[in-house]
Amino acid sequence: MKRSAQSVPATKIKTTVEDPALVERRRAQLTQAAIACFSEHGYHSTTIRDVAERADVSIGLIYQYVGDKEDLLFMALQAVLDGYMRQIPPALEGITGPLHRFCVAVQAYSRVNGDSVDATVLAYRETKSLRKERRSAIMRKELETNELMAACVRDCIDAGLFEDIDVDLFVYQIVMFCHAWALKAWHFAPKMDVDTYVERGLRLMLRGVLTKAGAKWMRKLEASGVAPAAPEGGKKNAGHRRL
Amino acid sequence: MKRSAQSVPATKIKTTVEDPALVERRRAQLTQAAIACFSEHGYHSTTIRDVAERADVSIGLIYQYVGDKEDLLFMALQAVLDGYMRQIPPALEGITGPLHRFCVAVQAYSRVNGDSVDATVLAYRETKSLRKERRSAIMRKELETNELMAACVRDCIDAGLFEDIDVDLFVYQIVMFCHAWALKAWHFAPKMDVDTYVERGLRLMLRGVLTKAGAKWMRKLEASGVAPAAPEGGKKNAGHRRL
Amino acid sequence: MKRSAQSVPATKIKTTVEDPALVERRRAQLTQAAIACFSEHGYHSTTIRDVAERADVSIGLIYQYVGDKEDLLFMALQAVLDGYMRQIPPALEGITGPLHRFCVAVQAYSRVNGDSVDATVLAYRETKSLRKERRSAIMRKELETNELMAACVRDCIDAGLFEDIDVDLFVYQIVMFCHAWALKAWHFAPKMDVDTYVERGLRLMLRGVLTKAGAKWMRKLEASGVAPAAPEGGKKNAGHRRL
Amino acid sequence: MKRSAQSVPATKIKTTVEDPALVERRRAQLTQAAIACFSEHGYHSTTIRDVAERADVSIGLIYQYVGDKEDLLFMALQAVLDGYMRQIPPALEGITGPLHRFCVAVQAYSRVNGDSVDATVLAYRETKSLRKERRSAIMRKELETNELMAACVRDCIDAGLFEDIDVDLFVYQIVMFCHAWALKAWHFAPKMDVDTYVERGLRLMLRGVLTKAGAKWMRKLEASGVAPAAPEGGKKNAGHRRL
DNA sequence: TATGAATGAGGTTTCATTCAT
DNA sequence: AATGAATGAAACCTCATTCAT
Repeated sequence: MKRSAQSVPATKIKTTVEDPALVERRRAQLTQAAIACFSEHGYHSTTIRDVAERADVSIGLIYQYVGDKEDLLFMALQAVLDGYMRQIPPALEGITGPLHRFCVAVQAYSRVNGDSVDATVLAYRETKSLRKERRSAIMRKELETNELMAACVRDCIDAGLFEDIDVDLFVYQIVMFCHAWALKAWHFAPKMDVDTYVERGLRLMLRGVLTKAGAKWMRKLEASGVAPAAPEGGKKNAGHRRL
Repeated sequence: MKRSAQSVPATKIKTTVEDPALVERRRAQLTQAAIACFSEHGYHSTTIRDVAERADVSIGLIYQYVGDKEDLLFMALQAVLDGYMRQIPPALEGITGPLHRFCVAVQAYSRVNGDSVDATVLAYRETKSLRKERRSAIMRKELETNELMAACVRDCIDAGLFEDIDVDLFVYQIVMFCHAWALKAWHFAPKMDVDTYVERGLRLMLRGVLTKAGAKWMRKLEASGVAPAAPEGGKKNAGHRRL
Repeated sequence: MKRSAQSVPATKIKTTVEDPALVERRRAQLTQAAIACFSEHGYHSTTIRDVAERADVSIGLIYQYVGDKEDLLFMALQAVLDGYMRQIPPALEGITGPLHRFCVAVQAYSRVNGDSVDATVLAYRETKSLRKERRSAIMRKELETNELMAACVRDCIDAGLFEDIDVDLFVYQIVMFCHAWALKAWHFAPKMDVDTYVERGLRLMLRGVLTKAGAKWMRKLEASGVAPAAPEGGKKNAGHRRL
Repeated sequence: MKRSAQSVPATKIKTTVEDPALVERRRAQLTQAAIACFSEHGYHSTTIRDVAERADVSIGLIYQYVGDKEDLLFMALQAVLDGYMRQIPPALEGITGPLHRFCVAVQAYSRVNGDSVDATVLAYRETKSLRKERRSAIMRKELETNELMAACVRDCIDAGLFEDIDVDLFVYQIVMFCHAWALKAWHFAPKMDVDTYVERGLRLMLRGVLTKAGAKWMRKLEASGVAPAAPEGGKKNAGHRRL
C-alpha cells in the first residue's frame, strides 16, 4: 500500500507543515541541533532522540519538518557550507585593493573555519553518508565558495600582483590549508591560534606566487596590519592556543 | 561508556587463538576485507557479515581474532597508515642529495595516497569512530610518517637549499596537499592524474621555499627528470593557466 | 548505501539461513504461529513480537527466515490454501463414481474449511494486504483448488449425471457456500454443525443440477450413507422448515 | 484492551458539536470519505489525515464529530449496509406477485452490491476490526437486510411457488452468491457483467427450488423481461463492461 | 466551530555478538 | 579452530490523538 514516490528535486525536503515561516524557523532550530550532535558523536552514532532533545522538541516534530534522518545531515552540511558563503562577501565589502581583498577573503574563510571546527570536520566525515544527488549538491556549494576566493586570485593576477598561476589549484591549496586547521586541530591547536596559523601558512604560500609588484604591496599591507605580518617574536606559539 | 582497561595496552586486540602466526595471517586477511568494505560503504554501514563475506570466512571466526567491530576499524586504519611508512624508506634507499630525497619522498607519499584513495578517505571519515586511546595511536602513526618527510626538509634547510621555514607547517602543507587529491578526487581526478597534480602543486609550494642554491639544484633535478619538470605541453589540461 | 535489489520472483522469500531443511522447519513453525495470531487479531493488529512469542522464538530469528512482516502473511495465506489442495486428492483416492467423487470432494473441502474457520476468514480479510504479485499468486492457488472440484463436476456432466451447466459458476457457488460457513459462523454455528450445513446446502444446490439419471444415483449414494441424506429427524434444528 | 463503556450505548458516537443537523451533515461527509479511503487502502493503512484530505476538512475537525478512528469504520460499515436497506424497499414498491417481488429484490440487492463492490469487500475485510458490540450491531443490520429477501421467499413458499425450503439457508445462499461478485471480482468481472452473473446464478439456484407452479410463473416473468431470461446468445460475456 | 502543529507510544527492522556444535 | 543460527537491544519512523489559537 505504498503511496507513489513523486520525483522531486533531490534537494527538496518533505514537510507536513504548511506555514513556510514556521518551517524555516523550525528547520533552522533542527539544523543547529543536528550540527551539534553530529559534530560531537558523528552522524551514525547520533540518534533522532539525541537531536530532538538537543533541539528541545519531540521526536515526532522532527518528522513533520524532515523526511528522514539523512535530511537532517543534508541540512546540517548545507548550513555549514552556507556559513562560508555568508561571511566572506560582507568581509570584502568596501575593500578595493586586489591583494587586500585576497587577504581578507582568506582571513574570513579561516575564521569561519576556526569558529566551527567541528562542523568542518563533520563535512569531511559525513558527506559520503548522503546519497549521490545530495552529495553533488554539497560539492557544488563547495565550489561556489571557492569561487569567491578564486575571483580575488584572478584579480591579483590581472593586476600583476600574482604570477600567472593555476588558480584552481592554488585556491584549493589555500582551502585545504584552512581546513587542515580543523582536520588536524589535535596537532595545531595546542601550538598556536588560527590567526597565527593562517598568517604563517599564507606567507609560505604567497612567497611563491607574488610578483615583485605583489611583494611590494604585501609589505605595505603588513605595515598597516591587515596582512600576515612577519612574526615579531617567539616563533612557536607565543602563548595563545584555544580550542 | 566503559573506558580504560589498563592492564591491556589499548592497542592490543583480543584473540582466542593461540598460534601467533595464524593470528597474524587471519588478521591480515580480515584487515584487507575491512578496508575494502569500510572504504566502500563506510564503517557504520558495513556489517560484520559484509566483512566476513569479503574475507570469505564465517562471522564467528572474526570474533576469534578480534574483540569487536571497532577492532576491525582500528586494524584497518593502522594498516592504511603503515602503507606510507612501508613505502617511503625503500624509495629513498640509495638516494643522497637532500633535495632529491625530498622530491622522492613526496612522490612516494603521493603514490601511496593515489593508489589507495578510498583508504585515505576512510582515515578522514572514521578515525573519530575510534575510542580516544586508539585515535591517539593513529595520530601518533601519522606524525611518525610525517617525520619521514620532515627529516628530508630539515636536511634541505641544513644544506642551504630551503629557506629557514617552519618545518612542521610546511610538511603538513605538503601532506594535506597530497591528501587533497584523495579527499577532492571528485574535483581533480577528471582533470589530471596524480603525478601531474603533485608536480604542479609542488612547484607552487617550492617556489616560496627554495633558496637560490636550492633553485639551482632543482633545475638540475628537473633536467634529469626526477623532479617536477616544467610541463612540456599540457595533456588533458592544455587550456589551464599554470605557474 | 543501499545494496541493489535483485529482481527475484515475487514469491520467493528471503532468508539468511543456509540449511534448507532448517529453513523449511522454521518457516512451518512461523507460519503456524502467524496463522494463529493473524486469525485472532488480524494482520495489522498482530505485532512481530506476538508471532515470535507464539512461535516461541526471538524476534530476530523471524527475520532470518523472512524478509518482512508481509512475508509472514503470504506464507500464512499460502498455507491455508495449500490445506485444501492437500486434503482433497487423498479423500478422492480410490473412489470412482463421478457423483460419489463430487460429493466426497465437497465434503473434504467443507471439512478443511470447517476445521480452519479462522484461517478462511483470514484469507478474506487480508489477501488485499499483500502486494499485487503475491495477491495474484494466492488467487492462482484458489483457482487451482477450485479446479479439483471442477474436474468432478465435468465428469458428472460427461456421465450424464449433471445437466450441462456453467461449471465455473457452479463450482464457485459451492465454494462460496462452504466459505459462508466460515464467514458467517456467527450466524450458522449456533444452529447446526458443518456437516449438516453442507448436507442441506448441497441438496438445495444439486436439485437444480442433477439429471434424472443423476438423481437416481444420488438416492443410491444417500442410501449407502456417503451423500447428503434426507434428514431423518432434525437435531438442533427440529423446528426449521426444510427442503 | 479497554472494553465496555456501559453508560453509552456502544453504537452512539461522541461529538463536541451541539447543532444536530450540522453533526449529521458532517458525519455523512466523513463517512463518504472514510468509505472511499478504507475501500482503497484498507482500514489500517488509511490514516486520519487521508480521510481528512478526502473529506476536505482538517484533522482536528474529525475529532469533533467522532471519538476515534474506529468510529469512522463503524459509520462506514453502517452506511454500506444501510445502502441495501435503502434500495430494496423502493424497488419493490407497487410490485405484487411474490415471485416477481423476489426477483426484483435479488436484482436490487445485486445492483447495490455491484455499484459498491469496494464497500462490500470492505465489510468483509474490516468488520472484525470493530470491537464486539459494534460488530454485533453490524451483523444485526445484515440480518435485517436479509429479512427483506426472506420475506419474499416466504411469500413464494406460501403461494406454492417455491418448495418448502430452509428459508434462512436459501437467502444466505443468494446473498453469498451476490457478494461473491464483489469478493471474487478479479475472477468474474473480466468474464461478464453483474446482471449476466446474477441472471445465470439465479437460474441455477431457482431450478431446485421452484415448484411446478413456480416454474410456470417464472416463464411468464422471463417472457416479460423482468426475470433471468434464458441466455439468447454467446454465453461467456457477449462483450459488455467489466470492473 | 475549525484548524493544524505538536506529542510520544509503539511498531518494524537491523545487526553486533554469543555459543553450541 | 571454524561455523552460522540464535538473540534482543536499540534505532528509525508513523500516526492517532490533543489542544492552543
